[in-house]
Amino acid sequence: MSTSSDQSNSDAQDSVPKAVVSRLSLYLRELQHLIRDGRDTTSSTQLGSMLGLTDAQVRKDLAYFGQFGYPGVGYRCAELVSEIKKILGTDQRWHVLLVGVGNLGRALLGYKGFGQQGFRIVAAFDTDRSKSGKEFEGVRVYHLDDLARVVAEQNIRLAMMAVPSEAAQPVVDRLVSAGIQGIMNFVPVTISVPDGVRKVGVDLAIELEQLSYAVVKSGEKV
Amino acid sequence: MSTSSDQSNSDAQDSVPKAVVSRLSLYLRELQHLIRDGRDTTSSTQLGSMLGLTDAQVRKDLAYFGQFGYPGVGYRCAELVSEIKKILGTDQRWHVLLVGVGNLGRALLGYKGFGQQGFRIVAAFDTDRSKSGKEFEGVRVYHLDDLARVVAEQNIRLAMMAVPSEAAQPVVDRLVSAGIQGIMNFVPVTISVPDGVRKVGVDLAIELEQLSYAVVKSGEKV
DNA sequence: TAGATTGTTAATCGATTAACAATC
DNA sequence: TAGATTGTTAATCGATTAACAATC
Repeated sequence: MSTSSDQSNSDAQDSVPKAVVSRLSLYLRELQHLIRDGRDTTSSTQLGSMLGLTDAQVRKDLAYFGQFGYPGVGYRCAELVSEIKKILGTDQRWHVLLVGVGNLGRALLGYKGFGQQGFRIVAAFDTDRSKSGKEFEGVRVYHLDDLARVVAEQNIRLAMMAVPSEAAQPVVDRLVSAGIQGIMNFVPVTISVPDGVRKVGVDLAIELEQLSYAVVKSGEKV
Repeated sequence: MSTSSDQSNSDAQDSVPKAVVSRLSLYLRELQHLIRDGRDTTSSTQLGSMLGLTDAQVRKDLAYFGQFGYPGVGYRCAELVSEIKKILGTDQRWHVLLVGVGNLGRALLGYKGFGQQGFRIVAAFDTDRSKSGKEFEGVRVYHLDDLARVVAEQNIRLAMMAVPSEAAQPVVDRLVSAGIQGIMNFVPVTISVPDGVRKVGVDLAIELEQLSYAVVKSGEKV
């Protein structure tokens, strides 16, 4: 479900299932916790049990990308962290922009977790001219009309979008033509992007709905 | 024609795949857009193409829960919306609390999308006593020590958590013993909950990592 | 060496797609 | 009736788990 027009072959030789990549991020997170706790090595069994997965699945997932473990020993945490970062592309630093400096947008600007994983929000955009030139959380706000210029100047490849629903698709079109390669969409709307541009959607209400379903269902069972 | 509990196994817990339930939320979202656009009916083909899914998958997904369509006609949008809401449990209103009135927490308090889907944040909690008694976005902030009392008084079943990493598991334990049945976790940490309590995790940095992976990979392919 | 744990192949399980009779 | 579209069964495809030789 990563691209809009999946009927063609935009993800052509995907070969790595999407679920595997998202578990990779979870492994990374747990490994970083293990390192913080002073652990040098771990095993597929340990990693799996931290996340509720089988050991076989952990090994199989990693095997998509190479051989990172040592038979009889396990995985060296620091080494595996750096391998996973290489795979995810977070061994490099990414410049990210934000469109929509509202409620949610400002929270994203202040969110510490991005920087820790290699993402830096370097510019924000809004159509409200009264915000232009201001800074929030140390990030300069530009008018949306300056998008293409700033993207080029600051070498920005990823965008986060937190705008009103009606604005979503028009903003996406502008992001795409400014050369943005990936969009993280917080607007509860299905956006469409051309082949070659990636998107990820985060719909907070949908997550709550999933929770509601799970709670109701587990209630019925009793 | 459609309804409820026929045989012993009808909408029993023949474990509907998680992926199906999350697509259900997407169908709901698209249906609500269609209704806003004045459409009365739709089809599995239309719904599918809006989301990049096959028509067969749409029909199969819905078939887990009943017969909601009309051969030769399609689905009546309003009717299907109400059926899906019933399934997800959002035909009723849910009282939700928030723990952690920081950056992200305050944005969640102000997020309009929850209310539109039947969720109402009725109380917020923090350990910072200087916040106690204040209101943010019209929501009263309590000290965490008042958790159990307020949960009981206001009949709260769901919680959102946006606290520092170290606080996450202790807060979870308090939520559980206060009787909370589902937790939406914004802290980038794996929390553990007892059987009978549900959780959903939203890790913003992980979503960006998925995007980064997709962008890097599609770059390599060319 | 004995014990631990990997990477990988084969077996199992589950989810998606295709096809079509039934229906409006 | 002819055309459209459902619900569902069967066929295909993909992902997870089990098992084990290879390795340290």
